[in-house]
Amino acid sequence: MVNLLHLRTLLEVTRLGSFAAAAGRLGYTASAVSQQMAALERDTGVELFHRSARSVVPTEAALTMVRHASKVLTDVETLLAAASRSTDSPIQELRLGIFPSLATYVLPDILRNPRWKKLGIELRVWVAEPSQTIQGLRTGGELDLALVYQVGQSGLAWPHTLERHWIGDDNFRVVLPASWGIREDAEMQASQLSDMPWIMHHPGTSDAVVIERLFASCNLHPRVVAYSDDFHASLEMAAAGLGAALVPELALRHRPPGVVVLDVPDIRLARNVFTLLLNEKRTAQVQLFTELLADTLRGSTAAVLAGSAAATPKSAQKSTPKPRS
Amino acid sequence: MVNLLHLRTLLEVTRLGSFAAAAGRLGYTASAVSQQMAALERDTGVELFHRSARSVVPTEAALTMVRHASKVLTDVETLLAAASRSTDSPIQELRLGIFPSLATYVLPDILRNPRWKKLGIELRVWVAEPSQTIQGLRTGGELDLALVYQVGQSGLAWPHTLERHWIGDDNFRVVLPASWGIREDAEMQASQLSDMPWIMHHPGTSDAVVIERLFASCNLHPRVVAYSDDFHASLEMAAAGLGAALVPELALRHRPPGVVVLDVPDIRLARNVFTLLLNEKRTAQVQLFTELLADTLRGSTAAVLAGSAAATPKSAQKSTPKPRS
DNA sequence: CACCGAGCCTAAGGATCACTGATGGTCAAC
DNA sequence: GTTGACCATCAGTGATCCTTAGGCTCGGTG
Repeated sequence: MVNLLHLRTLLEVTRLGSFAAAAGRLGYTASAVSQQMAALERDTGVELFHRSARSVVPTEAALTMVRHASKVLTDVETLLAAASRSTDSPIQELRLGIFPSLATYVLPDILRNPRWKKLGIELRVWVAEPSQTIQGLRTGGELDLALVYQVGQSGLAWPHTLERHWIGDDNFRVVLPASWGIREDAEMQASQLSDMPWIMHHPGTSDAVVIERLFASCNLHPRVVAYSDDFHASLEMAAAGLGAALVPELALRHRPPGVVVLDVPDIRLARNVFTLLLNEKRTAQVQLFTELLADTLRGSTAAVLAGSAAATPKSAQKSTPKPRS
Repeated sequence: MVNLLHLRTLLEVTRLGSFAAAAGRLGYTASAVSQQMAALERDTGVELFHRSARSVVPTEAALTMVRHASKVLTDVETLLAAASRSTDSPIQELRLGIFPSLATYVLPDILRNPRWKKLGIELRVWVAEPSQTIQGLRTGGELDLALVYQVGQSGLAWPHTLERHWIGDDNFRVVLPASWGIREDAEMQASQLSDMPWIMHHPGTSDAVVIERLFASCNLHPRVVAYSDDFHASLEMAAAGLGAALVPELALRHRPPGVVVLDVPDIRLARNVFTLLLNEKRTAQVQLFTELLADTLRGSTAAVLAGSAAATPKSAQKSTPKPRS
């Protein structure tokens, strides 16, 4: 019998066009995705991909399978929703750890969504940085679910008893003071930003490490005028003309006057947003909540993109695979 | 993520009203079904059954889940069908072993079905008794798929590398010469049949053993006037007034004049019909063929039932669990 | 009432599955 | 030519899933 996980993977692979990218999204290794797709081909007796050394191309059969698969998967979603609704489920308490940008710009939208009210979840929210919320998840901790982000492969580690679900990306954008007179649709090279003053993360934090490495790789050695881990503060300082800053799109939902947002092809970086969940808390309700979250986040970033010169990174950001053992 | 096998099991459990019966149908042990349902409850966070020591009762939530699940499963079927159709699949050769009654009364219906032609399977048929066709399946043998039956838990054994799929039941009926003057709708007890002459299987065959045991359990010690393993012969002899016979419904598709078919509550027995399949041959096409087979068989026996005083055995026939190691 | 059988649950053990991590191959870009 | 992406494959290991065995509860029977 076909495996639903394989179908989900198939969808992601055809969407992103690559095993590796899909693996990143789904929290697998590329090897796992390769094996899953091989298994799916074996189970269905259908050749799904034309493989070459550097890429895979979905066959016609794969595309029709994708159409059906997405239907099957949404049917399963509604199955879960219907079942959890028809049970006289006592309200489930969910203790959620969440990082500031999401709590500010996405969580309110969720709470206003009619789908949210149907879930019957009683929420307890704890806003903090990922490194802290992960602590809260450790066995016997005060949290059930944490929404965290990770920049590149850096830093974060969590017990392997936690389940990881990809929620979305949050791309960094370059923010300049409007007073510098650079147009929003200007084509900038990283090198042109070298002389300018920058507002950076506090050195030593894992995000700072990744960003410094990215800058170094484009030969950009910024002159630092401020250290700030708070994007609102960074934005306001940028608006005041202090310097350039690298700010994720989510934080740009609140965009003060006096800043210019640029897309610099050399500086492409994203925060990978995902959930970490205690295994025993993986109920249908929580699963539906995660879906809702992903949908809402997609909507949020789409709104931001629509508001500026839309920049869609062409290669998927790779995330750390689920650690085992 | 939910498991499709669990959903299929759920359907079977609610249909039959019991873990044990579903297990028989699906080729599992009751324990496996119990664990699957527990897993499904864990995965969905929904209580599916009210359990008592001797029975399970599906909850409201289980019933709504059943509705959705059957939709999901048929969607998966159509997914398989669509995918295997859209591939430029070269005609697959399938070497099928099949026992006489099925080959006579069901296979022709299949070949006439439009669904069959879409499958693109090139069939090679070998008609023989189960014990022989199973031999043909052994590695390197001349068969890919065998349609076999089994009466009770008796006799048959097959390599554990073969996959077993339940297809349907074929109930035995009591056939009497019309010349005995017994009405078709008469209520008979087994004891009333004790004095009559019987046409029986050859002693020593596994079917004969099961039938003798059944007869013994109703204190029926028949006077044997003929030994025959060929139901057509038995039927014709019964029609000629020689004696009573126990004949499966399938063979009654060809019902000679001069016989009366009875439902005797004490004598309830069925041939369990299922497929045995080489693992590496389990393609989507073969899976769809198996579905078609089950549907056609259901149609066949339904037709027979409609033609006589419908006798639906109320408890599911139990079949041997899949032998491992 | 004691016994038995049907049907459920759980624990333990073993086969299989599925993922990671390492290795190797191919191809495109520089 | 070298490097970097990307996919396939393999070995190893932890998780999963099914069978077996045993235990429990309930209804039917001598």
